[in-house]
Amino acid sequence: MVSDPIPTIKEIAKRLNVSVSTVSRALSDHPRISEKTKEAVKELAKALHYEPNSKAIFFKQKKSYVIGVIVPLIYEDFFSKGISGIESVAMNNGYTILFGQSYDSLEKERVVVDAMKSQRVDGLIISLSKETSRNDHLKALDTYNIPVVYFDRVPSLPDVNKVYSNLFEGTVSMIEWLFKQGRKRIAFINGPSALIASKERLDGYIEGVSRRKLKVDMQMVEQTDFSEEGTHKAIARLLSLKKPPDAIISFNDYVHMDAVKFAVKQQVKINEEILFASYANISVNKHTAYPPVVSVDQFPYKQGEEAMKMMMELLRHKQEGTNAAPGFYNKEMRALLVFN
Amino acid sequence: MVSDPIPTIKEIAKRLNVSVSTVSRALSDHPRISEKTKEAVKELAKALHYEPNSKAIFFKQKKSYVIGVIVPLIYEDFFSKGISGIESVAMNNGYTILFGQSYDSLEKERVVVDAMKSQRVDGLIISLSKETSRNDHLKALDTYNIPVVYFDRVPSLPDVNKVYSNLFEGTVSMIEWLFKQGRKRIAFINGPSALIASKERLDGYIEGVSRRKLKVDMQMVEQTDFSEEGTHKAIARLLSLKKPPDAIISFNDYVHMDAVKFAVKQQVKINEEILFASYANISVNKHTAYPPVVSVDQFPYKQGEEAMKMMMELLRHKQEGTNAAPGFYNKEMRALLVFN
DNA sequence: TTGTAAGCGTTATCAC
DNA sequence: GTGATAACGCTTACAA
Repeated sequence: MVSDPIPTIKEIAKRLNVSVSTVSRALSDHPRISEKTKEAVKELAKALHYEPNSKAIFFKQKKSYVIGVIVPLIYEDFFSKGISGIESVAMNNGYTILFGQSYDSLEKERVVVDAMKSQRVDGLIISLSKETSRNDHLKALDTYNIPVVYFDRVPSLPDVNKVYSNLFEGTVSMIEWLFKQGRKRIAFINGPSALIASKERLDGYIEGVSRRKLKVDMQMVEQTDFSEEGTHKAIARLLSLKKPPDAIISFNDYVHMDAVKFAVKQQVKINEEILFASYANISVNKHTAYPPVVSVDQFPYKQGEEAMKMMMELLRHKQEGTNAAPGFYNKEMRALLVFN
Repeated sequence: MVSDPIPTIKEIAKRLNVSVSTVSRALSDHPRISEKTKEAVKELAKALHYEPNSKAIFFKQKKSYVIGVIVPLIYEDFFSKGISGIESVAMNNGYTILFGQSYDSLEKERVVVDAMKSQRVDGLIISLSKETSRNDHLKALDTYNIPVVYFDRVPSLPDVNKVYSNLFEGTVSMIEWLFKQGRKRIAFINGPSALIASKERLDGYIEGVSRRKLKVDMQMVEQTDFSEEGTHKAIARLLSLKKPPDAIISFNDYVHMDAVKFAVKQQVKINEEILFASYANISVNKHTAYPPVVSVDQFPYKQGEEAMKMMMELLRHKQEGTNAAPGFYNKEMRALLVFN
């Protein structure tokens, strides 16, 4: 395995009998270097598989060309699509992604954030863990001049850079649609109340129902911790109401799958007696036994792209010293209804 | 945003009126530093949110504590689970993951590999793009002393480090099981023949069928390019055979979903007339309209963990100079049947 | 017990 | 056109 020395600018200089500065300039196409020298240098560099050492460059330029990305769980469809979008834009701009998972734990999130600090990422894109309500560990990144872009699971603070989708509006229009189908008793299986995502959905739900001048009945609102049992309990109670719902909105497509599974066992005629709606629009919906009639798509890939674009923008400002107003970067994406 | 200077060992030294080496030693609990000094240093370090600059450490230790990971497409269930396993072991060992996608293109793969070189990762774990048949761009990593562990999509070369699952055996035992159910005309919708994964499955198919002393009928073997149309064409031909199959094995669960979708339209009684089997055992199978009766699980999370463990082992050897024999690291995982 | 200084790979600033 | 040299943050002999 150990063979030739690792090719450096020094090595090239030695072999070509020129100085390191000449090599450095030749490689970056400095105007005052002769074509002949440039050619010779570039040729040898190629032959030796020379690749500049970004660690060394960091010292000079204070840039690592690495962006940290932290999500709760990579193998959730939403986040893996999001990261894919992030990575794609990053690569096109010469950046690489340093990646970590919080496993939805604040403690792990802290550890990963520290690792990112230690690696001196140029910026951090993060989707908060469900346990994270404070952001002092992220504030600490200011010390290192590392800008943060929040993604999807954003903190409810002013003056932070964030990309997220408007679940409030999405929910309102979903309810509008359900009403148009003649549904009047719309139930809702929400997620843990600690999640902002839950609050947004609930607000949208209340707004949507209110707009139709119907009384908001909190009997129709349940909660799940995302476990199959949690969801079963929730829908069980809804189905046992004196006046059971004629439509059920689930927190997302996964919750929806658990919910219909239970409903089917209870002989409910899915999407007839009760219309099922949900969020995410995951691609397997097409193949699922009982897909939701409508699902609110948040376009995670697109959101990821936007987050990275925002980061690029922030870094440009940093470079040029033209500090954009904090909180200026606040991109609200439209969530759209997708029908099955 | 710009506030105090970024805390360095130098800064701490200046404020405490000691030398940088004292600070360095204090932080790493050097035995010959007085408790008092250690305490003072650590306290100030904490107050300043000091985090060592891993880029600087790289120069001395020649270690970046970063492992590169390249997969074709992160949002495929298999790969996102794999990366999750990789990341988890990495974090437990103080390593971070630098991540890139090849989008199944050799050209993009090259770009990402160069980025990894430039970032001087300590090692690279890669699942090859489907276009990659040569590995000269990865051989070039030898120059940088960067060990490579291949993951799942491994090259058919001796003397490389790899983790993969034995799809041959998995296929044989799947066919054994189908025979035990009384099925005699087992068809197979394979993937593109360029993929090693396709060859392994086919070899297993032929072996499995042969063991039962049945003639191998290549009429029963079809191919798909993974598009819905490709799969539909494949199953259409199989169903139109004079003697149609009584069991169909699909390349993976996604192909399976497209296949049954078509079969249902043709009034086929799924998993009665024809038993459907497949590979991957993705978690939505539980919620799908017509899950495969059996799916060969490759346990990507576990495989990811193993790949990272192998990498840690390699790095240890490198450190200690005890070069393990090339090709010594060749971990074949068992793929297991999972029934629905 | 602590300080001094060299060195890692690269770029930028002078010099010639 | 090209070369010498300092600087970036950190570790580690070697001194004291």
